[in-house]
Amino acid sequence: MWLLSLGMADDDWDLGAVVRSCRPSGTKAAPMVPLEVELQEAAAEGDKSGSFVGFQRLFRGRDGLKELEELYMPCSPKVQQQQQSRWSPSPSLADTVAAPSKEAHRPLSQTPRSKRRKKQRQKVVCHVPADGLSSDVWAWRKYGQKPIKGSPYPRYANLSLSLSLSLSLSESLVGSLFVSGCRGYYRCSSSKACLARKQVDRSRADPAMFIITYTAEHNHPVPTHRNSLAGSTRHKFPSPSRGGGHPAPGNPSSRPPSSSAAAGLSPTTPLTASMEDELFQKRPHEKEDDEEDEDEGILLVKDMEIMGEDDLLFMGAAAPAAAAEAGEFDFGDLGDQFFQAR
DNA sequence: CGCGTTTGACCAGCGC
DNA sequence: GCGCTGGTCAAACGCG
Repeated sequence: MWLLSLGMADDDWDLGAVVRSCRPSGTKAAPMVPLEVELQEAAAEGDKSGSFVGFQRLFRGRDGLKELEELYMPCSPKVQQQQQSRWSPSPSLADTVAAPSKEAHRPLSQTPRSKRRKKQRQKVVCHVPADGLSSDVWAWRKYGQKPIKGSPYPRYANLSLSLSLSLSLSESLVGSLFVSGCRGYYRCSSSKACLARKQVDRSRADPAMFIITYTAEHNHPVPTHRNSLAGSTRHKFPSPSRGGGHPAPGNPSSRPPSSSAAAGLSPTTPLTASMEDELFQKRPHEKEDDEEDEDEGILLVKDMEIMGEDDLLFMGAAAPAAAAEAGEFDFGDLGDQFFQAR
């Protein structure tokens, strides 16, 4: 499920922090699916190369792999390596992580705006299903959205008034940004000084999957509770004026913030009907490869389809964690939502 | 009032 | 050098 994009491990790029951001706190048991060997090998390779500091750090300790496994456990039953063509045509992770960078030591935060070279940006890319988006304990604030060229869903939000009755779970877990084909830009709202960024795209290969790209790191601890729901537009009907956000018109399953509090995208972002339609209607004509993930220096830890009991386990372990931490999560409610969404 | 989303505009990076 | 594209800003507005 997770795709780790590892930029050159310079400065204090804290992959662990990013990983933690994907991992619900307080998570105990989750479906155990061993990480694939590639990851271990990759870590070893990175270790050898000496350029894989981020991973080294991540693996540091008694049992690095196990630790990583635990980190990913809640939402990452499967790890998969992915070729990154921009840096190197080789599918080898070693090649990928060892890819040279001219400006590898320039701190991400040093230059304002986007003056830093795009190719040198450090990223961590995660593949998550809609449900998996919930497994992020950080508080994100959306600061932009753009249609991405070549996207199979090239349009902005197109609100539909006819919303399925059974959208509750995913609706609360997926951000409004994902109005088909748009990339949403999020920054950490916990701290103004926090440079953490997050981009959310929908996977071309699988519309039900989302590609979350983390950039930079959090420079603060995980928030104990999410921000308020002020500004939330989730329960609103469409408004002719802008700024009204995406309503969940007539959606009986639009739940109180409890579930959304654990949402990865934003605690307050609903899923629009149009998005929902596309989200759960896989398009057969779409190519099956995951090559849209091409980016520099990426280790892919791809998500697996979550099915059956694992779903519930996952949800119980991942999504509610943050909310539970905030003392506002209702597991019973989650269960209802979960089954409604099915 | 604080925090959220939306969205047009702006700007820098990149490819040709 | 130019145009395209992606990333960010900031104003407008909504919600609690």
